[in-house]
Amino acid sequence: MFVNVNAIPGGRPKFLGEQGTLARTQFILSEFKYARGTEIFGETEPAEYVYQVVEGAVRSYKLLSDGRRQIGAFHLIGDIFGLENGAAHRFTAEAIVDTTVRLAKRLSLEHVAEEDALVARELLTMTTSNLQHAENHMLLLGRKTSLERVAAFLLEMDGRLSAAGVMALPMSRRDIADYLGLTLETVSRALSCLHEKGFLDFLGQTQRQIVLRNRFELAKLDS
Amino acid sequence: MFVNVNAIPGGRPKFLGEQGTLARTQFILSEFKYARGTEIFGETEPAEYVYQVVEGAVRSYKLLSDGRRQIGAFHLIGDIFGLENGAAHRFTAEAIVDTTVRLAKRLSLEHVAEEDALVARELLTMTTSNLQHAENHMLLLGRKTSLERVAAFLLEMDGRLSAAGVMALPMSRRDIADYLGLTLETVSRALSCLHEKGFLDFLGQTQRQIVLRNRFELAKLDS
DNA sequence: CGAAGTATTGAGACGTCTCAAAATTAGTGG
DNA sequence: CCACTAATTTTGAGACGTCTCAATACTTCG
Repeated sequence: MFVNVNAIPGGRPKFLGEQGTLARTQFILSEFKYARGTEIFGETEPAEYVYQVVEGAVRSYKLLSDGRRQIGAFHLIGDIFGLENGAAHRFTAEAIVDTTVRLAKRLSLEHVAEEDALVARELLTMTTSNLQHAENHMLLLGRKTSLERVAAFLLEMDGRLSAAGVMALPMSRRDIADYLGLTLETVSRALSCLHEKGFLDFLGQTQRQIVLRNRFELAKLDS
Repeated sequence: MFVNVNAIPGGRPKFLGEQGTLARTQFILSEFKYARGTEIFGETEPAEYVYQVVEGAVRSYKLLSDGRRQIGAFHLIGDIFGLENGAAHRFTAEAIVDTTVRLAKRLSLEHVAEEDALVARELLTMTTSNLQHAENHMLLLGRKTSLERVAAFLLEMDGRLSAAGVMALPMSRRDIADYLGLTLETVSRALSCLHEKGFLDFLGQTQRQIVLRNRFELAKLDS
Protein backbone atom coordinates (compact mmCIF):
# COMPACT_ATOMS: atom_id res chain seq x y z
CA MET A 1 0.00 0.00 0.00
CA PHE A 2 3.00 2.35 -0.08
CA VAL A 3 2.85 5.24 -2.44
CA ASN A 4 6.48 5.98 -2.91
CA VAL A 5 9.93 4.79 -1.99
CA ASN A 6 12.81 7.15 -1.34
CA ALA A 7 16.47 6.72 -0.68
CA ILE A 8 17.69 7.55 2.79
CA PRO A 9 17.89 11.28 3.23
CA GLY A 10 21.29 11.95 4.74
CA GLY A 11 20.22 12.08 8.36
CA ARG A 12 18.61 15.15 9.88
CA PRO A 13 20.59 15.34 13.12
CA LYS A 14 17.75 16.51 15.33
CA PHE A 15 15.54 13.67 14.31
CA LEU A 16 18.15 10.97 14.49
CA GLY A 17 19.64 12.29 17.69
CA GLU A 18 16.46 12.22 19.66
CA GLN A 19 15.97 8.54 19.08
CA GLY A 20 19.32 7.25 20.28
CA THR A 21 21.26 4.22 19.16
CA LEU A 22 18.52 2.50 17.25
CA ALA A 23 18.29 5.40 14.87
CA ARG A 24 21.87 5.00 13.71
CA THR A 25 21.81 4.83 9.97
CA GLN A 26 23.30 1.36 9.82
CA PHE A 27 19.86 -0.09 10.47
CA ILE A 28 17.82 2.14 8.26
CA LEU A 29 16.73 0.74 4.97
CA SER A 30 14.53 3.36 3.39
CA GLU A 31 11.49 5.54 3.74
CA PHE A 32 7.98 4.65 2.68
CA LYS A 33 4.90 6.77 2.34
CA TYR A 34 1.45 5.52 3.24
CA ALA A 35 -1.69 7.36 2.22
CA ARG A 36 -4.24 8.30 4.85
CA GLY A 37 -6.21 5.26 5.99
CA THR A 38 -3.95 2.60 4.48
CA GLU A 39 -2.60 -0.39 6.36
CA ILE A 40 1.11 -0.48 7.20
CA PHE A 41 1.02 -4.02 8.51
CA GLY A 42 -1.69 -6.40 9.68
CA GLU A 43 -2.16 -8.39 12.86
CA THR A 44 -0.54 -11.85 12.60
CA GLU A 45 1.49 -10.78 9.56
CA PRO A 46 5.18 -11.70 9.76
CA ALA A 47 7.10 -8.90 11.44
CA GLU A 48 9.81 -8.21 8.94
CA TYR A 49 10.43 -4.56 9.71
CA VAL A 50 10.54 -2.07 12.52
CA TYR A 51 9.14 1.38 11.78
CA GLN A 52 9.71 4.98 12.81
CA VAL A 53 7.28 7.78 12.05
CA VAL A 54 9.00 10.55 10.10
CA GLU A 55 5.88 12.50 9.23
CA GLY A 56 2.21 11.91 10.00
CA ALA A 57 0.58 9.64 12.57
CA VAL A 58 -0.24 5.95 12.96
CA ARG A 59 -2.82 4.01 14.97
CA SER A 60 -2.26 0.42 16.03
CA TYR A 61 -5.25 -1.63 17.04
CA LYS A 62 -6.80 -5.02 17.63
CA LEU A 63 -10.23 -6.09 16.39
CA LEU A 64 -12.83 -8.46 17.77
CA SER A 65 -14.57 -10.71 15.27
CA ASP A 66 -17.64 -8.47 15.17
CA GLY A 67 -15.66 -5.34 14.40
CA ARG A 68 -15.22 -3.81 17.83
CA ARG A 69 -11.87 -2.06 17.78
CA GLN A 70 -9.38 -1.21 20.51
CA ILE A 71 -6.60 1.18 19.59
CA GLY A 72 -3.64 0.35 21.80
CA ALA A 73 -1.45 3.30 20.87
CA PHE A 74 -1.01 6.28 18.60
CA HIS A 75 2.44 6.66 17.06
CA LEU A 76 3.48 10.25 16.40
CA ILE A 77 6.52 11.80 14.80
CA GLY A 78 9.69 10.18 16.08
CA ASP A 79 7.95 7.15 17.60
CA ILE A 80 9.18 3.66 16.82
CA PHE A 81 6.58 0.94 16.36
CA GLY A 82 6.17 -2.58 15.02
CA LEU A 83 8.76 -3.85 17.46
CA GLU A 84 7.87 -7.50 18.09
CA ASN A 85 9.66 -10.33 19.73
CA GLY A 86 8.03 -13.21 17.99
CA ALA A 87 7.78 -13.50 14.27
CA ALA A 88 4.33 -11.97 13.96
CA HIS A 89 2.82 -8.55 14.58
CA ARG A 90 0.34 -8.41 17.40
CA PHE A 91 -1.48 -5.36 16.05
CA THR A 92 -2.68 -3.86 12.83
CA ALA A 93 -1.04 -0.52 12.06
CA GLU A 94 -2.68 2.09 9.83
CA ALA A 95 -1.74 5.56 8.70
CA ILE A 96 -4.17 8.05 10.26
CA VAL A 97 -3.11 10.77 7.82
CA ASP A 98 -0.64 10.69 4.94
CA THR A 99 2.41 9.31 6.69
CA THR A 100 6.09 8.78 6.00
CA VAL A 101 7.90 6.04 7.90
CA ARG A 102 11.50 4.99 8.00
CA LEU A 103 12.07 1.28 8.38
CA ALA A 104 14.72 -1.19 9.44
CA LYS A 105 14.94 -4.96 9.04
CA ARG A 106 13.95 -6.59 12.27
CA LEU A 107 16.42 -9.44 11.91
CA SER A 108 19.42 -7.22 11.32
CA LEU A 109 18.44 -5.28 14.41
CA GLU A 110 18.29 -8.48 16.43
CA HIS A 111 21.64 -9.64 15.15
CA VAL A 112 23.27 -6.41 16.21
CA ALA A 113 21.59 -6.69 19.60
CA GLU A 114 23.26 -10.08 20.01
CA GLU A 115 26.65 -8.42 19.99
CA ASP A 116 26.04 -4.89 21.16
CA ALA A 117 24.77 -4.67 24.72
CA LEU A 118 23.84 -1.01 24.22
CA VAL A 119 21.46 -1.87 21.40
CA ALA A 120 20.03 -4.75 23.40
CA ARG A 121 19.56 -2.38 26.31
CA GLU A 122 17.77 0.12 24.12
CA LEU A 123 15.43 -2.52 22.74
CA LEU A 124 14.54 -3.45 26.28
CA THR A 125 14.05 0.18 27.27
CA MET A 126 11.67 0.80 24.40
CA THR A 127 9.70 -2.35 25.10
CA THR A 128 9.47 -1.43 28.76
CA SER A 129 8.20 2.04 27.97
CA ASN A 130 5.55 0.48 25.73
CA LEU A 131 4.65 -1.78 28.61
CA GLN A 132 4.41 1.16 30.99
CA HIS A 133 2.07 2.95 28.61
CA ALA A 134 -0.08 -0.16 28.34
CA GLU A 135 -0.21 -0.51 32.12
CA ASN A 136 -1.37 3.06 32.56
CA HIS A 137 -3.90 2.56 29.81
CA MET A 138 -5.32 -0.52 31.53
CA LEU A 139 -6.03 1.63 34.58
CA LEU A 140 -7.76 4.17 32.35
CA LEU A 141 -9.82 1.55 30.50
CA GLY A 142 -10.75 -0.42 33.56
CA ARG A 143 -11.45 2.25 36.12
CA LYS A 144 -11.86 5.80 34.80
CA THR A 145 -15.02 7.67 33.86
CA SER A 146 -15.52 9.08 30.38
CA LEU A 147 -14.56 12.58 31.50
CA GLU A 148 -11.40 11.31 33.18
CA ARG A 149 -10.47 9.34 30.10
CA VAL A 150 -10.86 12.30 27.77
CA ALA A 151 -8.95 14.57 30.16
CA ALA A 152 -6.14 12.02 30.36
CA PHE A 153 -6.11 11.75 26.57
CA LEU A 154 -5.83 15.50 26.16
CA LEU A 155 -2.99 15.71 28.64
CA GLU A 156 -1.17 12.85 26.92
CA MET A 157 -1.50 14.45 23.51
CA ASP A 158 -0.63 17.84 24.92
CA GLY A 159 2.65 16.42 26.14
CA ARG A 160 3.37 14.62 22.89
CA LEU A 161 2.37 16.99 20.13
CA SER A 162 1.60 20.41 21.50
CA ALA A 163 3.40 23.19 19.68
CA ALA A 164 3.03 26.78 20.85
CA GLY A 165 0.27 25.70 23.17
CA VAL A 166 -1.87 24.36 20.34
CA MET A 167 -2.62 20.70 19.84
CA ALA A 168 -3.41 19.65 16.26
CA LEU A 169 -4.95 16.22 16.66
CA PRO A 170 -4.48 14.00 13.63
CA MET A 171 -7.14 11.51 14.71
CA SER A 172 -10.92 11.55 14.46
CA ARG A 173 -13.39 11.34 17.33
CA ARG A 174 -13.91 7.68 16.44
CA ASP A 175 -10.18 7.00 16.78
CA ILE A 176 -10.13 8.74 20.15
CA ALA A 177 -13.17 6.74 21.23
CA ASP A 178 -11.59 3.44 20.20
CA TYR A 179 -8.46 4.42 22.08
CA LEU A 180 -10.39 5.30 25.24
CA GLY A 181 -12.90 2.45 25.18
CA LEU A 182 -15.86 4.81 24.56
CA THR A 183 -18.16 5.73 21.70
CA LEU A 184 -17.47 8.74 19.54
CA GLU A 185 -20.61 10.44 20.85
CA THR A 186 -19.42 10.12 24.43
CA VAL A 187 -16.04 11.58 23.47
CA SER A 188 -17.74 14.48 21.72
CA ARG A 189 -19.96 15.13 24.74
CA ALA A 190 -16.98 15.04 27.08
CA LEU A 191 -15.09 17.53 24.92
CA SER A 192 -18.13 19.82 24.83
CA CYS A 193 -18.38 19.56 28.59
CA LEU A 194 -14.71 20.44 29.05
CA HIS A 195 -15.15 23.35 26.65
CA GLU A 196 -18.16 24.65 28.60
CA LYS A 197 -16.21 24.40 31.83
CA GLY A 198 -13.40 26.46 30.35
CA PHE A 199 -10.76 23.73 30.28
CA LEU A 200 -10.18 23.99 26.55
CA ASP A 201 -10.97 25.97 23.42
CA PHE A 202 -11.29 24.94 19.80
CA LEU A 203 -9.13 26.90 17.43
CA GLY A 204 -10.01 28.16 13.97
CA GLN A 205 -12.85 26.46 12.16
CA THR A 206 -11.69 22.93 12.85
CA GLN A 207 -12.55 20.74 15.85
CA ARG A 208 -9.16 19.08 15.88
CA GLN A 209 -7.11 22.04 16.96
CA ILE A 210 -7.38 22.39 20.69
CA VAL A 211 -5.87 24.74 23.24
CA LEU A 212 -5.76 23.61 26.84
CA ARG A 213 -6.70 26.43 29.18
CA ASN A 214 -6.04 24.85 32.54
CA ARG A 215 -3.77 21.84 32.56
CA PHE A 216 -3.62 21.84 36.32
CA GLU A 217 -7.36 21.56 36.86
CA LEU A 218 -7.61 19.12 33.97
CA ALA A 219 -5.05 16.90 35.65
CA LYS A 220 -7.23 16.88 38.75
CA LEU A 221 -10.09 15.44 36.71
CA ASP A 222 -7.76 12.54 36.20
CA SER A 223 -6.23 11.30 39.46
CA MET B 1 6.34 -7.83 56.14
CA PHE B 2 8.04 -11.15 55.46
CA VAL B 3 7.40 -13.89 57.94
CA ASN B 4 10.43 -16.02 57.43
CA VAL B 5 13.70 -16.24 55.56
CA ASN B 6 15.06 -19.50 54.30
CA ALA B 7 18.24 -20.61 52.64
CA ILE B 8 18.05 -21.59 49.00
CA PRO B 9 16.71 -25.11 48.71
CA GLY B 10 18.99 -26.90 46.31
CA GLY B 11 17.00 -26.41 43.15
CA ARG B 12 13.99 -28.52 42.30
CA PRO B 13 14.80 -29.31 38.64
CA LYS B 14 11.24 -29.05 37.33
CA PHE B 15 10.78 -25.62 38.77
CA LEU B 16 14.09 -24.21 37.72
CA GLY B 17 14.01 -25.84 34.35
CA GLU B 18 10.73 -24.36 33.25
CA GLN B 19 11.98 -20.82 33.72
CA GLY B 20 15.13 -21.00 31.63
CA THR B 21 18.29 -19.00 32.02
CA LEU B 22 17.02 -16.45 34.47
CA ALA B 23 16.34 -19.14 37.01
CA ARG B 24 19.96 -20.22 37.17
CA THR B 25 20.99 -20.25 40.76
CA GLN B 26 23.68 -17.64 40.32
CA PHE B 27 21.04 -14.92 40.55
CA ILE B 28 19.00 -16.29 43.35
CA LEU B 29 19.44 -14.75 46.74
CA SER B 30 16.91 -16.38 48.98
CA GLU B 31 13.28 -17.15 49.59
CA PHE B 32 10.82 -15.05 51.50
CA LYS B 33 7.36 -15.79 52.77
CA TYR B 34 4.57 -13.25 52.75
CA ALA B 35 1.36 -13.74 54.67
CA ARG B 36 -1.95 -13.49 52.87
CA GLY B 37 -2.82 -9.87 52.10
CA THR B 38 0.62 -8.36 52.81
CA GLU B 39 2.47 -6.06 50.46
CA ILE B 40 5.54 -7.36 48.68
CA PHE B 41 6.50 -4.00 47.22
CA GLY B 42 4.71 -0.70 46.68
CA GLU B 43 4.23 1.48 43.64
CA THR B 44 7.09 3.99 43.26
CA GLU B 45 9.25 2.05 45.72
CA PRO B 46 12.82 1.46 44.49
CA ALA B 47 12.97 -1.78 42.53
CA GLU B 48 15.76 -3.60 44.26
CA TYR B 49 14.69 -7.15 43.56
CA VAL B 50 13.07 -9.32 40.96
CA TYR B 51 10.70 -11.99 42.23
CA GLN B 52 9.53 -15.46 41.28
CA VAL B 53 6.50 -17.13 42.82
CA VAL B 54 7.45 -20.45 44.41
CA GLU B 55 4.16 -21.06 46.19
CA GLY B 56 0.97 -19.05 46.39
CA ALA B 57 -0.26 -16.18 44.22
CA VAL B 58 0.33 -12.46 43.84
CA ARG B 59 -1.73 -9.55 42.47
CA SER B 60 -0.12 -6.42 41.11
CA TYR B 61 -2.23 -3.30 40.80
CA LYS B 62 -2.46 0.44 40.47
CA LEU B 63 -4.74 2.68 42.51
CA LEU B 64 -6.50 5.94 41.73
CA SER B 65 -6.51 8.55 44.47
CA ASP B 66 -10.07 7.66 45.51
CA GLY B 67 -9.30 3.98 45.89
CA ARG B 68 -10.44 2.58 42.57
CA ARG B 69 -8.12 -0.31 41.81
CA GLN B 70 -6.97 -1.92 38.58
CA ILE B 71 -5.18 -5.23 38.86
CA GLY B 72 -2.84 -5.52 35.91
CA ALA B 73 -1.81 -9.12 36.40
CA PHE B 74 -1.97 -12.16 38.62
CA HIS B 75 1.33 -13.93 39.23
CA LEU B 76 1.03 -17.66 39.79
CA ILE B 77 3.54 -20.37 40.62
CA GLY B 78 6.61 -20.05 38.44
CA ASP B 79 5.86 -16.51 37.27
CA ILE B 80 8.51 -13.83 37.50
CA PHE B 81 7.39 -10.34 38.47
CA GLY B 82 8.75 -7.02 39.68
CA LEU B 83 10.89 -6.71 36.56
CA GLU B 84 11.34 -2.98 35.98
CA ASN B 85 13.58 -0.97 33.77
CA GLY B 86 13.73 2.20 35.74
CA ALA B 87 14.63 2.35 39.37
CA ALA B 88 11.06 2.29 40.66
CA HIS B 89 8.23 -0.23 40.65
CA ARG B 90 5.22 0.74 38.57
CA PHE B 91 2.80 -1.41 40.54
CA THR B 92 2.02 -2.49 44.04
CA ALA B 93 2.38 -6.24 44.54
CA GLU B 94 0.50 -8.12 47.27
CA ALA B 95 0.30 -11.73 48.32
CA ILE B 96 -3.23 -13.01 47.60
CA VAL B 97 -2.71 -16.03 49.83
CA ASP B 98 0.28 -17.07 51.94
CA THR B 99 3.04 -16.91 49.37
CA THR B 100 6.67 -17.90 49.03
CA VAL B 101 8.82 -16.00 46.56
CA ARG B 102 12.37 -16.44 45.45
CA LEU B 103 14.22 -13.23 44.71
CA ALA B 104 17.24 -11.92 42.87
CA LYS B 105 19.01 -8.59 42.99
CA ARG B 106 17.91 -6.51 40.04
CA LEU B 107 21.30 -4.89 39.57
CA SER B 108 23.21 -8.15 39.45
CA LEU B 109 20.76 -9.37 36.86
CA GLU B 110 21.37 -6.27 34.78
CA HIS B 111 25.10 -6.59 35.04
CA VAL B 112 24.99 -10.12 33.78
CA ALA B 113 22.72 -9.03 30.95
CA GLU B 114 25.40 -6.55 29.92
CA GLU B 115 27.74 -9.39 29.14
CA ASP B 116 25.51 -12.32 28.36
CA ALA B 117 23.37 -11.83 25.28
CA LEU B 118 21.26 -14.85 26.19
CA VAL B 119 20.25 -13.30 29.48
CA ALA B 120 19.57 -9.97 27.79
CA ARG B 121 17.46 -11.80 25.24
CA GLU B 122 15.50 -13.53 27.95
CA LEU B 123 14.83 -10.27 29.77
CA LEU B 124 13.46 -8.85 26.54
CA THR B 125 11.34 -11.93 25.92
CA MET B 126 9.79 -11.74 29.36
CA THR B 127 9.08 -8.04 29.04
CA THR B 128 7.55 -8.59 25.62
CA SER B 129 5.30 -11.32 26.91
CA ASN B 130 4.16 -8.99 29.69
CA LEU B 131 3.47 -6.40 27.01
CA GLN B 132 1.49 -8.89 24.96
CA HIS B 133 -0.62 -9.76 27.97
CA ALA B 134 -1.25 -6.06 28.62
CA GLU B 135 -2.25 -5.49 24.99
CA ASN B 136 -4.77 -8.30 25.08
CA HIS B 137 -6.06 -7.00 28.37
CA MET B 138 -6.59 -3.52 26.92
CA LEU B 139 -8.86 -5.07 24.30
CA LEU B 140 -10.77 -6.84 27.04
CA LEU B 141 -11.09 -3.75 29.22
CA GLY B 142 -11.97 -1.40 26.42
CA ARG B 143 -14.30 -3.47 24.30
CA LYS B 144 -15.66 -6.64 25.86
CA THR B 145 -18.93 -7.20 27.71
CA SER B 146 -18.98 -8.50 31.27
CA LEU B 147 -19.79 -12.02 30.14
CA GLU B 148 -16.97 -11.98 27.60
CA ARG B 149 -14.56 -10.69 30.23
CA VAL B 150 -15.42 -13.39 32.73
CA ALA B 151 -15.25 -16.08 30.06
CA ALA B 152 -11.83 -14.82 28.98
CA PHE B 153 -10.69 -14.79 32.59
CA LEU B 154 -11.79 -18.38 33.14
CA LEU B 155 -10.01 -19.53 30.01
CA GLU B 156 -6.85 -17.70 31.01
CA MET B 157 -6.85 -19.21 34.49
CA ASP B 158 -7.78 -22.60 33.09
CA GLY B 159 -4.65 -22.50 30.97
CA ARG B 160 -2.47 -21.29 33.80
CA LEU B 161 -3.52 -23.22 36.87
CA SER B 162 -5.88 -26.01 35.97
CA ALA B 163 -4.88 -29.36 37.40
CA ALA B 164 -6.91 -32.47 36.60
CA GLY B 165 -9.55 -30.29 35.04
CA VAL B 166 -10.17 -28.36 38.23
CA MET B 167 -9.27 -24.73 38.70
CA ALA B 168 -8.62 -23.63 42.29
CA LEU B 169 -8.77 -19.86 42.11
CA PRO B 170 -6.70 -18.15 44.79
CA MET B 171 -8.36 -14.76 44.30
CA SER B 172 -11.66 -13.36 45.53
CA ARG B 173 -14.51 -12.05 43.40
CA ARG B 174 -13.31 -8.54 44.18
CA ASP B 175 -9.86 -9.34 42.83
CA ILE B 176 -11.39 -10.80 39.69
CA ALA B 177 -13.58 -7.72 39.33
CA ASP B 178 -10.65 -5.36 39.71
CA TYR B 179 -8.75 -7.37 37.13
CA LEU B 180 -11.64 -7.27 34.66
CA GLY B 181 -12.74 -3.68 35.21
CA LEU B 182 -16.10 -4.73 36.71
CA THR B 183 -17.72 -4.83 40.15
CA LEU B 184 -17.69 -7.99 42.21
CA GLU B 185 -21.47 -8.26 41.90
CA THR B 186 -21.25 -8.25 38.12
CA VAL B 187 -18.57 -10.96 38.21
CA SER B 188 -20.73 -13.05 40.51
CA ARG B 189 -23.75 -12.64 38.24
CA ALA B 190 -21.71 -13.59 35.18
CA LEU B 191 -20.43 -16.73 36.91
CA SER B 192 -23.96 -17.67 37.93
CA CYS B 193 -25.09 -17.14 34.37
CA LEU B 194 -22.31 -19.34 32.99
CA HIS B 195 -23.16 -21.98 35.58
CA GLU B 196 -26.86 -21.91 34.59
CA LYS B 197 -25.90 -22.28 30.95
CA GLY B 198 -23.79 -25.33 31.75
CA PHE B 199 -20.41 -23.86 30.96
CA LEU B 200 -19.02 -24.50 34.41
CA ASP B 201 -19.64 -26.17 37.76
CA PHE B 202 -18.58 -25.27 41.26
CA LEU B 203 -16.79 -28.02 43.13
CA GLY B 204 -17.12 -28.95 46.77
CA GLN B 205 -18.50 -26.37 49.16
CA THR B 206 -16.29 -23.54 47.93
CA GLN B 207 -17.00 -21.08 45.16
CA ARG B 208 -13.39 -20.88 44.14
CA GLN B 209 -13.00 -24.35 42.74
CA ILE B 210 -14.37 -24.40 39.24
CA VAL B 211 -14.62 -27.02 36.52
CA LEU B 212 -15.05 -25.83 32.96
CA ARG B 213 -17.58 -27.96 31.11
CA ASN B 214 -17.27 -26.58 27.62
CA ARG B 215 -14.12 -24.68 26.83
CA PHE B 216 -14.97 -24.54 23.15
CA GLU B 217 -18.32 -22.80 23.60
CA LEU B 218 -16.83 -20.61 26.30
CA ALA B 219 -14.15 -19.47 23.88
CA LYS B 220 -16.89 -18.44 21.47
CA LEU B 221 -18.32 -16.11 24.09
CA ASP B 222 -15.02 -14.36 23.79
CA SER B 223 -13.99 -13.65 20.19
C1' DC C 1 -21.88 25.15 -4.81
C1' DG C 2 -22.87 20.35 -3.91
C1' DA C 3 -21.51 15.98 -1.85
C1' DA C 4 -19.16 13.23 1.42
C1' DG C 5 -17.21 12.85 5.58
C1' DT C 6 -17.00 14.33 10.40
C1' DA C 7 -18.76 16.30 14.66
C1' DT C 8 -22.47 17.74 17.73
C1' DT C 9 -26.65 17.21 20.12
C1' DG C 10 -30.90 14.96 21.72
C1' DA C 11 -33.86 11.21 23.53
C1' DG C 12 -34.51 6.80 24.96
C1' DA C 13 -32.51 1.96 25.69
C1' DC C 14 -29.47 -0.97 27.91
C1' DG C 15 -25.75 -2.78 30.74
C1' DT C 16 -23.31 -2.25 34.62
C1' DC C 17 -23.11 -0.13 39.16
C1' DT C 18 -24.90 0.91 43.76
C1' DC C 19 -27.08 -0.22 47.77
C1' DA C 20 -29.17 -3.65 50.57
C1' DA C 21 -30.28 -8.12 52.31
C1' DA C 22 -29.75 -12.98 52.58
C1' DA C 23 -27.00 -17.11 52.02
C1' DT C 24 -22.84 -19.40 52.23
C1' DT C 25 -18.12 -20.22 53.57
C1' DA C 26 -13.98 -19.45 56.27
C1' DG C 27 -11.73 -18.42 60.52
C1' DT C 28 -11.35 -18.63 65.69
C1' DG C 29 -11.44 -20.21 70.15
C1' DG C 30 -13.51 -23.23 73.26
C1' DC D 1 -15.66 -30.98 66.56
C1' DC D 2 -18.82 -27.34 67.41
C1' DA D 3 -20.45 -22.82 68.12
C1' DC D 4 -19.75 -18.15 67.04
C1' DT D 5 -18.20 -14.45 64.28
C1' DA D 6 -16.18 -12.42 60.33
C1' DA D 7 -15.60 -12.52 55.57
C1' DT D 8 -17.17 -13.68 51.14
C1' DT D 9 -20.59 -14.64 47.71
C1' DT D 10 -25.07 -14.48 45.81
C1' DT D 11 -29.23 -12.28 44.61
C1' DG D 12 -32.53 -8.47 44.11
C1' DA D 13 -34.21 -3.79 42.90
C1' DG D 14 -33.46 0.59 41.42
C1' DA D 15 -30.05 4.32 39.91
C1' DC D 16 -26.83 5.97 36.78
C1' DG D 17 -23.58 6.39 32.95
C1' DT D 18 -22.64 5.18 28.60
C1' DC D 19 -24.47 3.40 24.25
C1' DT D 20 -27.66 3.41 20.37
C1' DC D 21 -30.21 5.53 17.02
C1' DA D 22 -31.52 9.67 14.75
C1' DA D 23 -31.36 14.33 13.29
C1' DT D 24 -28.76 18.43 12.55
C1' DA D 25 -24.64 21.18 11.91
C1' DC D 26 -20.22 21.80 10.40
C1' DT D 27 -15.93 21.02 7.57
C1' DT D 28 -13.47 19.44 3.66
C1' DC D 29 -12.91 18.71 -0.89
C1' DG D 30 -14.18 18.09 -5.40
